Amino acid sequence: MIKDKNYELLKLTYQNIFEKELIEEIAETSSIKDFKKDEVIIEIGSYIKQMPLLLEGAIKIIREDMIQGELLLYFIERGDTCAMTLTCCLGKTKSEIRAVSENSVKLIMVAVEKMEEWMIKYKSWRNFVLASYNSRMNELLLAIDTLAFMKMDERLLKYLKDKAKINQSNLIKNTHQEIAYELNTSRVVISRLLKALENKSIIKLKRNVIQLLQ
DNA sequence: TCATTAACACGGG
DNA sequence: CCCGTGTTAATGA
Repeated sequence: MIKDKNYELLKLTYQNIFEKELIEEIAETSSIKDFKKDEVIIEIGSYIKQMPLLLEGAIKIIREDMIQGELLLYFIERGDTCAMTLTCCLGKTKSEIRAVSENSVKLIMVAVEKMEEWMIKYKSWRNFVLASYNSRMNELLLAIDTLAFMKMDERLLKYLKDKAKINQSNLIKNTHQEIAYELNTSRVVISRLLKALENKSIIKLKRNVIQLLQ
C-alpha cells in the first residue's frame, strides 16, 4: 500500500512535530515527489498550488535579478518547508523566488485547501507553519546581514560552511564559476579568495572539489 | 583600494 | 582538445 509507505516516510521526519492523526491525514491526501540534483522545483513567477514538506535532501532558495545574475538566499533542510509557498498559497500570488534541489530531494506535496483546514484542526500544524515562517524570516534577515555587512571573503566562507553542512560532507563539489554565480561575483575573485583560504589552511583545493578543513 | 573584464598559460581527463 | 584553474594587466567605481 502506497499510503502506508508515505506514512512511514513522514513519520521518520515529522513524528516529533505532528500528532499521529495529522501524519495519517497527510499520508492519505498528499503525494511524494522525488527530485534529482539541480532540478528546478519552483520557478520565479509561477503560481503555487501545493506546499512541499521536505523529507530528504536539501533545497536552495535563489533570488534572481532581472538584469544580472542570481543570488543564493538560504538553504532549506529536512523537516523544513518553504516560507515563500506559505505566503503564496494563502495569498494566491506568484513566487518571488526559485527553488532548486541541492542534492537528491524527496518531498511531499500538500494541497492548499488542506493547509487551511489543518490550520484550524491541528495545533501542531499551526505551530509548525508559524515556527517555520519565523525561522525563515530569521534566515532571511541573516542573509541580508551577510549581504550588507560581510565582505566577499566572509560570504564565501559562510557559503562553503553552509554547503558542507547541508551535504553532510566536507567536500564541496563545485567549480569556482558556479560559486561565483551563486554569490553574484566573478570567478577571478572566487579563485583568489579560495587561494587565500587555502593558504590559511582553512580549505584544500582540488580540481572540481573543495575540501573544508577543521 | 578592490572588483571586474579580458587574456593567457598550465594541466588533467 | 576542452574545461577548470591560477595569474596578470588594464580599467573603473
